[in-house]
Amino acid sequence: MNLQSWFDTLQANGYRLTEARRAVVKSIASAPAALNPLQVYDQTRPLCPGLGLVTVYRTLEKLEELSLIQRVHQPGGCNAYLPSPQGHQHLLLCRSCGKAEYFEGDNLEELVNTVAAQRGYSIQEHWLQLFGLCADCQRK
Amino acid sequence: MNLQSWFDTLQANGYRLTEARRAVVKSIASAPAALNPLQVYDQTRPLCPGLGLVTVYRTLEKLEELSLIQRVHQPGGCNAYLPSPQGHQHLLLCRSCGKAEYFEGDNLEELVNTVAAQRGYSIQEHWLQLFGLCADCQRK
DNA sequence: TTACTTGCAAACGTTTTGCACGATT
DNA sequence: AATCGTGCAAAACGTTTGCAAGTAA
Repeated sequence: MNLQSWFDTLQANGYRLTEARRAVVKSIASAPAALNPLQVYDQTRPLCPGLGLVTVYRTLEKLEELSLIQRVHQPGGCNAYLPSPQGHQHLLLCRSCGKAEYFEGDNLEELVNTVAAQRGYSIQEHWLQLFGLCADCQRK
Repeated sequence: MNLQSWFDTLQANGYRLTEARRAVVKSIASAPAALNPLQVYDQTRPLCPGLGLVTVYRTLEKLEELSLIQRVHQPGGCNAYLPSPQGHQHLLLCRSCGKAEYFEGDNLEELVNTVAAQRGYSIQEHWLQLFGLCADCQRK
């Protein structure tokens, strides 16, 4: 997903393309790991001096509303964001460096159906996340 | 898991058994849905008048440290707690009434191995949660 | 030109901390 | 008797809101 499509989506939904928004989008889209608001702020200020933390919050809010980014849930906190997955993908997170990747290959249908039948639930959604060490961090 | 075993675990770890702790444990252990600190406070005060919210926070901290309770991650927030699962179980959550249940029957090994091999990760843990409607809420 | 966006300061709700008193062991 | 636990008040923290000035369309 390239930057331009993020900008297009923002504009298509009536949001203006400002320097601050371009810069925040660049930071998030290029980050290998999920970033919380303060980290976005710190990473973006070099690209956009004078940027305020409030603007980061408001931009994150809009990006999330447009499903361009997604909140990531981790034991250490749930206020970090990542670009949304393309289609049906799940998260693979490195516990050492924080690197985040998406993967496909979701064969959960049988499991979900079994649980639904046993418990009488109708399942609408599932969350699956894998935690471990990436190749780089295993070497160290 | 009965109340007594919670009390035993607390004492075995050097924590004293006070009225406040007993009452908080009772509230959480008997709740059908995950409770946040304020909800624990409101549900527990009838059992223990004079209880302070601070004590709730401090008790939750200890119960989590002893793995008696666990934080639940949901789109609406991640500050609610549930008794920890017995062994390897995953969460099934009703989006209407909030009811929380654990289920077993986790056949994720193949999927996890495939992803690990493809991406070069060593996987240490996985999170799986199902969201839907429980039988009661489907009828409404 | 109009409406949206920004940064600042202040407000807000949640969580944590310091402390003297009280309770458990 | 010694230590741990409690509630209160205050502080700290992350996030949200009001507003006047600035900017994109």
